[in-house]
Amino acid sequence: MSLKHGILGLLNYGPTTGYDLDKTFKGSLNFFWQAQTSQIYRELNAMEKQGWITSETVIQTDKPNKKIFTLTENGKEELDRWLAHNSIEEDIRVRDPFLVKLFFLGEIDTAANIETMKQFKQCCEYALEKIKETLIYCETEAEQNKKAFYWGTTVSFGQYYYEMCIRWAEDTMIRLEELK
Amino acid sequence: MSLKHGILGLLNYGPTTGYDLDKTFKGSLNFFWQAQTSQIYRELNAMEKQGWITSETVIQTDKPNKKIFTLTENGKEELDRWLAHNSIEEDIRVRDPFLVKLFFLGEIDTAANIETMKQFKQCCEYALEKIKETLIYCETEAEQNKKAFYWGTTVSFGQYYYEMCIRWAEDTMIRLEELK
DNA sequence: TGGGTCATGTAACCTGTTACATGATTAG
DNA sequence: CTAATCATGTAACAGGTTACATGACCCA
Repeated sequence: MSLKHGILGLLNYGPTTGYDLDKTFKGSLNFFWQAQTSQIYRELNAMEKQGWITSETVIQTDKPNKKIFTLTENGKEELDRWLAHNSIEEDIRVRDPFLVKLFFLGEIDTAANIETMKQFKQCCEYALEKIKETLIYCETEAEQNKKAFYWGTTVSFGQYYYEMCIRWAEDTMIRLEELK
Repeated sequence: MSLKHGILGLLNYGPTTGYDLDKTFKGSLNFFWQAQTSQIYRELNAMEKQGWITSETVIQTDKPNKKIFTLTENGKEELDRWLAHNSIEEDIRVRDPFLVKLFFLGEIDTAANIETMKQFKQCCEYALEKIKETLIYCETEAEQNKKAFYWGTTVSFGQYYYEMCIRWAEDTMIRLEELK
């Protein structure tokens, strides 16, 4: 279970609304964990029932009312418990729909598959560009902020990942050409 | 949606039982897509209702009866449709619980985190060993069997992936040491 | 006699996805 | 006048996880 803990982690940086949490999520954790807005609201309700967070409604006249969520002591304990308990064997896994399809692509035309690999490579190149921008931000922040150092390690993983994908795609395309 | 299509792909190699399908799955697709036995049986029922597969019960006296599933024409069409439709933008994504946790590890002790990275690296080294064995199998098969060539590309992805993870873990550990 | 293989699942629950709904304010 | 932003969700469905159940046969 990860989304609840991701939310706990973000709320630990300070109280916010579901709306802002969703935006923060989409700009950070979203690179390696995806969640719909509706799911975030649902999890927030569940977490409040569990006593990990509390909410306070702020009435606004010019804008819709908002609900500010705050981490409770229970919630902070749960976050710490999760962080301290290292469960690498459970957490390490690849779950990649592209590879599922690739596994079966022997059924169709090699030329079409070379085209698919080319597109895959382009997507990775695009993702890499975006990641490099984020890395620059993390590196400047990391000088003052220890948290940002750790954010940076995940972003750096993204960089290594997409660079690896690009190399793999190139090598695989060469081998596909030989197959033709 | 991927599990149904994964099952279609495997059934395309020939009729089998849920039991054998589960074993084949765990020995192949499981590297990049996980599924519980119970989920496979459930999907098989759903797929039969959809008309993608048919089943035939074989009565056995020494062993429990078994149900053999066969791909229908509809099922084969659905498989081909899925393979031909390349949807890289949807299929490309990272979903990694380890990175979610790492993102927040600034909250706890650096020394403990170096230990976590070391364990991560060891897990990757172990995974890499297993993958190299599989690669050898795929490479010898690929000479006769075009399918095996594509199986090999996914396994080779695994090799590149874990080698990258090991390099990243090493580099990250060095930077964590500097942080201490 | 205890554990592994063969072979099937069900039930309950949790998590993820898709589609839809509301409604005011503000910037182009 | 239109689109975006702010801010909340609900409902229904699909997919994933965990726990449990059955029972015979075979091998050590």
